[in-house]
Amino acid sequence: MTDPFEGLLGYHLRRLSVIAMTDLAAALAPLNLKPTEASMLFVIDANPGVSQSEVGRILGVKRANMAPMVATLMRRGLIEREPVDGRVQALRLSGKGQSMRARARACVEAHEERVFGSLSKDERNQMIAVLASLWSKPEVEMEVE
Amino acid sequence: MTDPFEGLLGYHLRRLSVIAMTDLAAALAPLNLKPTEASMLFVIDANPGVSQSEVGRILGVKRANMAPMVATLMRRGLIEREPVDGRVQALRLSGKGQSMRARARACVEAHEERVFGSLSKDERNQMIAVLASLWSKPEVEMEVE
DNA sequence: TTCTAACTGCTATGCAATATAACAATCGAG
DNA sequence: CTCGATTGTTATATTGCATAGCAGTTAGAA
Repeated sequence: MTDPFEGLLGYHLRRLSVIAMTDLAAALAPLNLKPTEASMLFVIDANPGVSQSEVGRILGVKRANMAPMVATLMRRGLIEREPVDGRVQALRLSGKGQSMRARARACVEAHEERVFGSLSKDERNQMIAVLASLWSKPEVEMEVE
Repeated sequence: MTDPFEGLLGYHLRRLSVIAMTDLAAALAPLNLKPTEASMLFVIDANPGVSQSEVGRILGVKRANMAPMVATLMRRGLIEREPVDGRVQALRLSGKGQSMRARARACVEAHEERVFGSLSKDERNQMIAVLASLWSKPEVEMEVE
């Protein structure tokens, strides 16, 4: 039986992505964080004071879907908001959020090791370079709303 | 602003996968096929006589979700079923299904060119080898039900 | 300065992919 | 022959993501 997906890069990309996402979700479950929520902590940590719209733009999450997620992280005391002007509110990690971010980061790194551990550091970096160049190029642009 | 996803292979994998899936869905839309339906045509074409459970196992689609998809392809006259025994039914492409499969394949190849066109054939094959080795290894196995 | 277009945060809602649970009919290994 | 496993199926829940619209706010062009 011939493999009809032999030469199709997109197929293998998707299969691995699904497996990786499943593993990541399981890795973060003990922290009661979904992958997107963890990503939000990472982005806010790296860019203190960002607006939630901006976070959404970075992560490819629509404004409408950001609202309830931010509300959840607020409710859990992981992030704090400070009004910048009448619309924008600056997001920052709370102390609790900082330690949660660190724990999440550890989970993510363990996950990466689990899924991509058979690749050398060089291979991984090379892969990252290729993937990043493909998804961040403007030709295949995606609109976040 | 530092990129918190710099070294995370999984992140870039997912971002590209989402873009690729969006492009693929758009590419197949004119044929009124979803990506999974097109994949089913490919698998059935490559393995005439497979059962739908087997197709599901190959594609990572649960039995319960295969039923309505098979029904759709049957209704459209793209595939045919022949009872093998009291449970199993052998799936084959109809003539119409064959030509649809060919057209879908063309769409997929155009899509691949669009998304991965900036990579050389060698780079693509190398990527495929790496991705396939990662997702098909038993350590990170996934259960289809 | 005023007006308008654009932006922020938000709610409500819909859809499609996927997951769970259960069932009847059937098969096959022991 | 029997019992565990398998097939196809229905019904249903969950989840991620999309659309549409709104009120309040801002900023830039006229």
